[in-house]
Amino acid sequence: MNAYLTQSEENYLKSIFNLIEKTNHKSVNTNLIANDLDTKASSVSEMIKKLSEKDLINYKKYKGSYLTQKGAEIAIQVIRKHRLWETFLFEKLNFNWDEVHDIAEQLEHINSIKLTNRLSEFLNHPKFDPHGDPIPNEKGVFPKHQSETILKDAKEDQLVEVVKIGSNHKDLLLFLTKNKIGIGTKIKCIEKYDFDGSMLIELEDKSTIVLSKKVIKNIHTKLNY
Amino acid sequence: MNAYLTQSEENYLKSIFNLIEKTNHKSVNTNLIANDLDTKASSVSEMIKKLSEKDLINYKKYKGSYLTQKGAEIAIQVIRKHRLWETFLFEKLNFNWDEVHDIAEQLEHINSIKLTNRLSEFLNHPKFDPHGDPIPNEKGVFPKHQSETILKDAKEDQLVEVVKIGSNHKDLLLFLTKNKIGIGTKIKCIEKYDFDGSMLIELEDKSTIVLSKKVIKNIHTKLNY
DNA sequence: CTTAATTTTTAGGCAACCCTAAAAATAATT
DNA sequence: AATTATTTTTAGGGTTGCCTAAAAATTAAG
Repeated sequence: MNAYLTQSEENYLKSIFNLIEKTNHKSVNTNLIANDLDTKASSVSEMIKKLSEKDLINYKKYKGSYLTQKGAEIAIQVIRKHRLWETFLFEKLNFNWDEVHDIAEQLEHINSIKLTNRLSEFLNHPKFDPHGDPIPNEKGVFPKHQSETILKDAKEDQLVEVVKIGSNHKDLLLFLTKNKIGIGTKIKCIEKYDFDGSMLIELEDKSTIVLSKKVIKNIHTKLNY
Repeated sequence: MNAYLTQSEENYLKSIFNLIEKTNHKSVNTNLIANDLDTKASSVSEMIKKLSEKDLINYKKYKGSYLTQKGAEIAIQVIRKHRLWETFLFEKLNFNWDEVHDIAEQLEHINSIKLTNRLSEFLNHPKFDPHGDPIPNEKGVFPKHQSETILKDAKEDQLVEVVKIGSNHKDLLLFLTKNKIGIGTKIKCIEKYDFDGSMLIELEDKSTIVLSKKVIKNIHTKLNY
């Protein structure tokens, strides 16, 4: 009944879903999507029209777009696949967590519900991917977020555990990897420098390092009580 | 240096490789490829021209085509990926061997040499896929075939072990599965019926069944000494 | 060896996606 | 409110990969 979408169409739905979640607006404008998908506004306009004819997004000319129920369901399943594959690559094939994204971008378009479910089972139905992002289940339901703060908000002497990195920038991920900071890493906030917003932290091996404001804003943590 | 090929281009290379192997000719003609890829001769003509401009196949008008060194290397890597994924699906995700082909048709186009090698490692560098087909290594070298005959040539009272099924027809694979015949199954030839070429066989559980000529021609076996 | 049948190629079109450039709508400024 | 700036859409093209129908080459048959 529901013909498969092209990879391009899936990418548009995923992008809109993510942008809406990230911006907390109820619709996204054309330029944002174009920027996110590294394409031109005119191409987005075209695709938007097509997807709205397929009833996957709601859109009024010049007014931005948001997903319909149907569109959201598809986007969520693509995200599910993406995060399951990332988990597979990380846990079973020993990829670093900064390498998994690009490969998962390809794998997320493989069409087979059975495969997706078997993969999830094989991984023991993981709830969060290597970046700490929640993995929706077969019905599209996301797991409850762990109560979470960003490192920047930690107080001096507080001990936290990294649960997620709020950015996919290669350079940041590489920087963190080099400094042995990843999901599960326990970090102690030693001192905060107000003049530039940076922070001195200590790791489990007692090594210390200063992280810039930009970095500590992207390190999501949970309290370690 | 070497831009990635489209899925379509990869499929053409793979098809030509397989057809040449299967027919034992040194070139394939256009119609055969069209039939194999379920497309039209005109489309094949077009693609053939493009691939020969890229130096991936050799072809003279009206004279059929065969792969260049470069083309064969690519085809072999696609086949490698296909068979590794089939093995993964079968061994790790518990798919039946008649279900793995279609999903592997998608997975074989994922581009990441590192992924392919990690997958091979994860599977302990398997030499044969669930259908018994050989899996080439990273350098494109196929493992030595096990010395192999077809069940049809078995003599009465002879015990053989299935190493491969020579066809991908869903119906045949389903039939075999239902009758508990797969790679590794041990089969004893009880009696051969010359009038229609069929054969009475016995399985390890002592159950017997008559297999038609068509079936026993597609069951590849090795002697079980 | 010449006509008929088959195979292969070319010609002309179509759909998906992308692009640049120009036009139209909306938003921001003076 | 009127003009400028920005955003979004349309118009017109390009590429890939497929198709049908017709033409050309090859092969088979009388």
